[in-house]
Amino acid sequence: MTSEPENQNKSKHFVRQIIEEDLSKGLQREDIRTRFPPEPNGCLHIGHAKAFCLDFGMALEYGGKCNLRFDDTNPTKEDNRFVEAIKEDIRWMGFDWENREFYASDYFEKLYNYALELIENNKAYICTLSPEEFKEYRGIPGRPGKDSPHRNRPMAESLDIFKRMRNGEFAEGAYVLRAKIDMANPNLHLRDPAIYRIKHAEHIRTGKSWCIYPMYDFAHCLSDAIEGITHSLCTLEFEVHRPLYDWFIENTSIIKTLKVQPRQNEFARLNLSHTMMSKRKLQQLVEEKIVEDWDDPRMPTLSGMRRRGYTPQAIKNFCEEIGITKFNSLTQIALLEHCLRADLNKVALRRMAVFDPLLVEITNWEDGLVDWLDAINNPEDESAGTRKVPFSKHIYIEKSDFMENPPKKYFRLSPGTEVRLRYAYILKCVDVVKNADGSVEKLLCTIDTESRGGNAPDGRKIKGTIHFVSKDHALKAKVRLFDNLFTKEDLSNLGDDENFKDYLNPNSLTETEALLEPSLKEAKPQEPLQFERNAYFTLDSKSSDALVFNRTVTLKESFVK
RNA sequence: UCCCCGAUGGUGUAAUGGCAGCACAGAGGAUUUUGAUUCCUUUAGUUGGAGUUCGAGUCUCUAUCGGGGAACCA
Repeated sequence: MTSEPENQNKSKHFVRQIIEEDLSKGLQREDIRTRFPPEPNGCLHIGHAKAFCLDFGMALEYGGKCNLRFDDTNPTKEDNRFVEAIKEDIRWMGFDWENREFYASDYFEKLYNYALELIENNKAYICTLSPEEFKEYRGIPGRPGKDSPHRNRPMAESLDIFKRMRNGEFAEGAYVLRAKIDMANPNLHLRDPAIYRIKHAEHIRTGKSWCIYPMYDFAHCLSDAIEGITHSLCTLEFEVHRPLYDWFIENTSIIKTLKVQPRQNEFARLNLSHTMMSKRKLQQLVEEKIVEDWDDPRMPTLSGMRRRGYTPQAIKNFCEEIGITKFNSLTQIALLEHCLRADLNKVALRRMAVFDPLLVEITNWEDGLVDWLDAINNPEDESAGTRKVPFSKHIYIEKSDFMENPPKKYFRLSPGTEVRLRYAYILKCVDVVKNADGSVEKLLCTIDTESRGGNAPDGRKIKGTIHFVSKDHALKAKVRLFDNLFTKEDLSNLGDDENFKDYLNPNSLTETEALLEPSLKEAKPQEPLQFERNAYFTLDSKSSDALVFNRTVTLKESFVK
């Protein structure tokens, strides 16, 4: 698992350093335990992929295990639909949590008992301050808060009320359980935070059996401790919560059961140019039907990227490439696209397609004669094999592959010049047939009958190679071309009131038709394809139409100038 | 306002106190039955100031800039 040569080109980010330091201090590899803790309130996106590639990746790399734990402590926000979607996305990315599928709600009883313990030890109390009073008593940064009038409520009384809270005797908001820490602490999170609130809501797993629910700060660290997590990795905004994370573990009896005390470490979340990762805003795009659904191929969600044709390997490579740091940055989408192209280039099947057809008649080819030629499926991978491609008297080529008056360095077809039809014959343009308006109707060409396969018998060099589709065999398909969802590069700084939709790219989705070689009838959804000289595509997995292809990413084309 | 965290080419990152390296993007070139790929070359960097040290991107102080923090959300 930890082959040295593989580790050499991986950056030694601070999480690796922490783990290696722990290892050197005596932590056993098999005791390393991480967790990925999504809240099932939305679909996973590329930013989550960064997080769970790290969670699962570190465990795998150092010989530990990673748990999947749904952080389902707020019943009003969560939905089972997302539990399934999240599992599917992680599985698709190739990670396996084996039988370690956990839920924070699995621990409700245990957590309740730890809360009782805190009350009994005079480290928690029942408070009846309203949310407004609560806020007022907490104070503001720079000014200490003041003690709640209930801070010294007798332990027995708090205990009694808490038990009755659980029994459902009170309305929502009537009481709250607070940890007794320090109302003067400069870190506001330590000013007696709420740890249990009443919510008469149905929970996705526990149904109606609970009406009090633990808060994140209380539930998360103890859940980690219960599961034997050693490295609890989360994003930077939880940095100020870390003292609380330690406080609950160190002030409950769970500390005595631990072989290794869990530690929280924070890293920067992903910001990607020309896209946006806010769950709330993505949800807005779905609700307002600006996109089809969460898995719209333009979405930065994993399901969207999957449908668009991204490969899990490309996403994993990207996550390794961007590294892990403790400072915010804005990663260019070009890096993600590079990782995609690099992977696709290795695996995509090459296929011929014409988007903007120009008819070519081969004057020295017999009418009705069809030659089935061998075509290589992937020059980067011999094991991908070959296929047969038909050639006949009438073919289509790309309009841009012909120029009547070519510039200097143009090496495709023009009157009187030769070009190679890929896998087929050397083609020479002898005449141009025009429409009444002067536009080109079709080309009359001849082929070198001795050049089957593309090589000239006399060894003459043919610089240009173009692709083609046989007219009688061509398949018609709809192709959807994608661009960035947003035109603005940096949407991460957008405030809530600023309207991110102002930056929606009107050209993020365009549709066109293409003529394809017949073998594409057998294309499978999500199978990476390269339509030569154009881009990478996949057959859409959701469209009911016969053939709809999504463009994954464009090729780099240096002949644009 | 107070507390916490951070700052390395255009971008993303690396460097037990010891030659600032890698990748993306850009530029140039070679090979090519995809103007792709591949290969080679190249442009460009330690936020400012002070200090410790034989030696500082790294340690200290300070300034500046950026991020986070005042849900009964996670």
